[in-house]
This record gives sequence, structure tokens and C-alpha cells, in this order.
Amino acid sequence: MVKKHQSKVDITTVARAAKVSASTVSRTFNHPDLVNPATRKKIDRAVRRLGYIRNRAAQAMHGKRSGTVGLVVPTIDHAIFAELVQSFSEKLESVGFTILMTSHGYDLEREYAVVRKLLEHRVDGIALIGLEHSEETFLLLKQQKLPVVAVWNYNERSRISCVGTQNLLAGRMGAQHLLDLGHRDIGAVFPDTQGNDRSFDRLRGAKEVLATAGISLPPSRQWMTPYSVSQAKAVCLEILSQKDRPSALLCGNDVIAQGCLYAAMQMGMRVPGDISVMGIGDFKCSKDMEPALSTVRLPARTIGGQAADLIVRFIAGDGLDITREELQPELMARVTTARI
Amino acid sequence: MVKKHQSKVDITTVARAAKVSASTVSRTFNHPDLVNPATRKKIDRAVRRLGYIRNRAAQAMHGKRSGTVGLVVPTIDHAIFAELVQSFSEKLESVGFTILMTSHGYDLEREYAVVRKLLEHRVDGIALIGLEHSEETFLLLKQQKLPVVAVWNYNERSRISCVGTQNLLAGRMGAQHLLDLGHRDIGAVFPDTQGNDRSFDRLRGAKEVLATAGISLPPSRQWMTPYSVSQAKAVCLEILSQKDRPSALLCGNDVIAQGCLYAAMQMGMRVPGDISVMGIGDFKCSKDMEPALSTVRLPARTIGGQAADLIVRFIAGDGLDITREELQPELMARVTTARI
DNA sequence: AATAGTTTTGCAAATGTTTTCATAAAATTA
DNA sequence: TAATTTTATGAAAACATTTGCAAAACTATT
Repeated sequence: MVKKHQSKVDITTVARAAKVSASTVSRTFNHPDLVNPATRKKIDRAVRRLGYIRNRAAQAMHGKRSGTVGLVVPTIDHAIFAELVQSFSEKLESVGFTILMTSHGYDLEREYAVVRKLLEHRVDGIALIGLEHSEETFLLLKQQKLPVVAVWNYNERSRISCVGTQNLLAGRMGAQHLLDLGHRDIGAVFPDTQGNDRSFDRLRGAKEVLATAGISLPPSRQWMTPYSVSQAKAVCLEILSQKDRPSALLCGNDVIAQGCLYAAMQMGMRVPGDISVMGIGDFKCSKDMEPALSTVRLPARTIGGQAADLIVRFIAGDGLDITREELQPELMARVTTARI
Repeated sequence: MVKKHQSKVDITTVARAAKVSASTVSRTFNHPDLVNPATRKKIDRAVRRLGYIRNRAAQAMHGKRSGTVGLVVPTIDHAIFAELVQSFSEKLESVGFTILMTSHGYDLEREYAVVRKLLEHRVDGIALIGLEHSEETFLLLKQQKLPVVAVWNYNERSRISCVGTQNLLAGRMGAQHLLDLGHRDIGAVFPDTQGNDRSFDRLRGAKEVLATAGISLPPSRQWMTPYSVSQAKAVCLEILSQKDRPSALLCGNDVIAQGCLYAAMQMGMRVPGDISVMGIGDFKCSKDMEPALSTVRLPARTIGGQAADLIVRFIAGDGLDITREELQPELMARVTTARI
């Protein structure tokens, strides 16, 4: 082997090496059945020898699909979307797509920017978390006539296809559970609901249920903390140390609930003896916490999988009508909540 | 407005609408200073009106960079890489790159396949987790002359550039800490070290230190569990319930340690009173656990940030010499470990 | 052996950009 | 005002592929 393959090798390099035309090489990749097995073997060898790698960019220029799907999440830094993202991308990768993942840190302006970026890359489809997006984003997406799926939330009147649960229901279930256990003085620990419809709906659901039971949720019974164990713990330390504390805490999600648990533990309080703690989400390790966390299960893996299926179906060209798939949250009454 | 812009709008559509040539439109994007502000405004308007979005694929064909960086992780489903990935992509996104993320589930064969896929997409650079990869992968990467950075591990003789810590050191520090506290009967709870050099090195480091102290780590003192709170908890329940249990447990990472903590709690055992638990990693919430987890801190955010910097530098063209950046693990002695 | 049918291949056009080079227009200098 | 420099624009080639069409090479059928 005298000659090193320094310079970039493209399809014509391969063609020359195999003594065929570029078209034939292209065909070996895209329609192998149309080319003579013998030729195919020759070409295969050349490809291997030269270390040729197809250029998706060039393919994509022919209206061919790019083979990528965009995934837009608020953040990657948390357990929250981990299972969702994993099941979503597993499924898509299994049918040959690559995921272009971007995050925007709960900033809908930045979301618009990253969606644009994905569009520049000519993704074959886009999945977004949640149903709250800027008007510009919706417009952009509509204009493109691109498969789009909102994941995580379900809403019967959503402007785009969605697969997820009604967070409203989850909020209701959480509150109802506490009510059923006899709690009347309930505190809510939620993240900022700005640009976060999941959280907003959950809180709204909870308030609804409480209201019909004649219980209000005054500002003094609401606390705000981002989705962070640390910060939630800090907030809860304050809540728990005030003498007039609620008998139960409904948390915006399991991360916050975990913070609460740790706060209680640090103060030597018993859960659920001294205070009940209710989460929302049911993350992978919630059932293993000590005490095991009562929560409302949102079927993340199922959602991710179905969302992937849906987007694949869209890309395959089964129309683009708005499709909505609802999955049900489920009460997981475990140890951290008890009758008062 | 009579005519809808149904058909795909490309650069020439815009050019026509703005009554200029395609070149000028292209220039407005790539070298705005070369075009007359007035023309630029005209073009801007046309772009906006038509909803034009540049086609990166077509750009990429000109040797122009694709604006993407590939990130290959074993899994997205865990806390383990969350901080790393977040800081890595934050930094890259801030300079205009988009992340192409793929996972392989600790399978080095699949890793090869996904790397190939990234190459097809003509990423401008690739970051991989760890330094253990298949020979084929190394070959492929070398052939391509592409910026490549291995993240998480440091090794002075690595075959590719790397930024990370010596997991060996982390393992040593963990073991040493337990030794310093007087523990002589130590158990190790680690994941399978197959295809996971991080874990392998940590265990090796621990064994080394123990050996020099004259302590061996017989099979009966080693347990295996994947990185999962649930499964770690299950394994630890067994460990703790045997009457001849070690006085301290060194865990492969903080997720496993968390499982141990929960197991102890469930059995009503005191940590560190009845048993000491040591983690490795120092995840975001480790300091907030109750009791606060003693662990060896691996500076994930710093690693992610520096890796991103390095890859940007590579892409910018500052040569491709193998560069190695070492970050130090740090002992975080907290509450879960105590003098025997 | 001639014909018809089938399989395999290559040519050339097309895809959406960027960039080099040339040219026209405007601004500056003498 | 003429000559020179600068600025702004367009034409066309280039990039790495795919694909429609047609030619060439086989096979099968008479």
C-alpha cells in the first residue's frame, strides 16, 4: 500500500477506485438492489479501503431527509426529563435517526432561537417539551410544515400535536390525596410558573381541588423554589421551622419533595408523622427514598416512546394533522403521606 | 398579499424578492460588512416576509463548518453525566454550536456505530466520555483528522486529547479516607467495569491503597450493581443484613451511595454510626442528603466547560496535537463516614 | 440468429449555498 | 475634470450528492 488517502475522499474518489461511476456508488448505498452484486462488492471494498464516509449534508440537499430529529428541552441538568429523553432517543436511534438536542433554560426567547437553529439544520422533525411557547415559535413551526410534537403535556385544544398527561389532573390528584387523608392546612412548594406550563397547570389543579373543599391557598401557604434539591431543602427548612407550619406539603415535583424530605430529616422531624410530603412525577428513585415518596406518577418512559413513534409516523408521511395522545397520571400513595 | 409562500423558499427566492443576486443575499448573512446597509435592509425584509431559513446542509458542503459538535455518552438516563453535559453544551451553544447527542448504553460496538453516524453528519468535532473505546473507533477518529476530546478521564498517555480527572486517584482518595478513619473491613460496591474505564480505574485505585495498607479486597467484599438507586439499594439490603458486614462501604459513585444510604435507613441502621458510606462523584444533591454524603468530588462542571473550550480551540484551528488537561478530585469528608 | 425484455450502468442535470473574479458605481485625490 | 481608489454587486464555478433518462450489456424467447 503505497498511497495514503490523505485528501478527503468523496464519492467520486470511491468511484474511481472501484472503476465505476459515481452514480453507481451512490446507488449501492441507497438502492443496493439496483446494482449488480459483483459491482457492489467491488465498491464495498473500495469504500472500506479508502475509509469513505457518506456526507449527509450533501444528501440532505436533495430533499432527502437529514436523518435528524430536534429535541428541545428546558434543561438537561435534572432528573426531570432524563427518563423521557432517554426513551425518546432510544426509540428514534433504533430507527436510524440522530438526535439534535438543545436546551433553553426555561427561556422562551431562547427557545425560539434554538428552534430556528434546528430548522437551519433541516431536522426531519422537532419535539418540544410542554405546550407553552412563544407566538413566534408557533408561527415558525407552522410555516415550516414540519412534524412537530409537544411532549409531556396533554391538552385537548393544543395548537400542535402532543403526547403527555394533563398536569392539571396530576395537580388535582396530589391535592385530593392529601385532602382524603384529612389534611386541611396544606402548603405548596412550586417553581416559578413563568414559561413553565407543567408547573402552572399542576398548581392550578391543586388550587381547584382545594377550593372545592373550601380551602384556599393564601400566599403565606405558597413557596417558590427552582427544581433543585438544594434550594428546595433550604426553603423547606424555613417552612418547617416556623411554628405555624402546614400539616402537609404538596411539591411541584419529586426533586422538590426530596429536598423537603431531607429538610425534615435534618430537623429531626418525622415524615409522615410530623408532616406529610407529596411529590409529583415519580422519578426513578422516588420509590426507593426513605421514607418512600408518595407522588403522582407521570409515565415518562411511555410518553417518550409514544412521542417518538408519533414523530416517526409523521416523518414517514402519514399526514400532519394535529394528533393528541393522552396518558393518565397515577396516584402512588406510598409512605410520606399519612392520615392526619 | 396575493401570493402565499407555499413552495420552499431558498436563497434565490429571497434574492428575487429583494431584487438582488443570490450572492448578495449570501453575503448579508456571512459578511454583512461587505454589503450596503440599504441593500441589507431590503434583504432583511424579504427574508422576514418569506420566512427564509438558511440551509446549513448546503453551507456545510462548502467546507464550511456544519456548526454541530457530536457528544457521545453511555447514557442520558442518569445524574452522572447531567452536570457535565449541561456545562459542555451551554458553553458550546453560547458560541453558536448545536449539540448532536447520542448514547450507546455502555456498548462499545454501538459506540462505533454512533460515531460513524456523527461523522456522516459532518460534525465539526466530537466529544466522547472516557478513554476506553474500541480499536475501530480510534482508527476511524484518527483517519478523519477531526477535533476529538475524551471527557471525564485523564490519562497522561491517552491516545486522544482528554480533559478530566484520574479516576484512579479518586478511587485512592476514597479508600484512603476510609483507612484514615480506622476502617479495616471495607466493602466495595461497584458497577460492572466492562467497557467502563471510569469505574475500573476507581476500583483499581481503591484496591491499590488498601493493598499497601495490607488489606485485601476478596470477592466476598465486592458487590456489583449498575448505576441505579433502586438496584444499589437492593444489593445493600443484602450486604447489611449479613451479620458479618464490613464497617464501611466504598461505592462506585454517588448514585450507588445513595442507594446504600436508603438501604441503611430502611433497616433502621445509623450512618455513620453502624456503617460508614463513601461515594465518588459529588453530584449536585450529595451535600444535601441526610446524612450529608462523604464523597470524592469530581469537578463535572469544570470538566464540561474546559472540554468545550478545548474543542472550540481545536475547531478554530489551533492544531490538533493531543492535549491533556487534568483536574483534581477532591475529598469531601462529610457526615456519612466516621472514625470507627 | 434475430428480437424482445430485463438488468446494469453512466451521463448530465439538479440541489442550495459560498466564493472568486470581474465589473460597475461612487468617492477621493490630483 | 480626469485619474485613481474604494465600495458594492453580480455571474459563474464549485461543493458532494441523487436521480431521470438513455445507452449498453445481458437473457430469454422465438
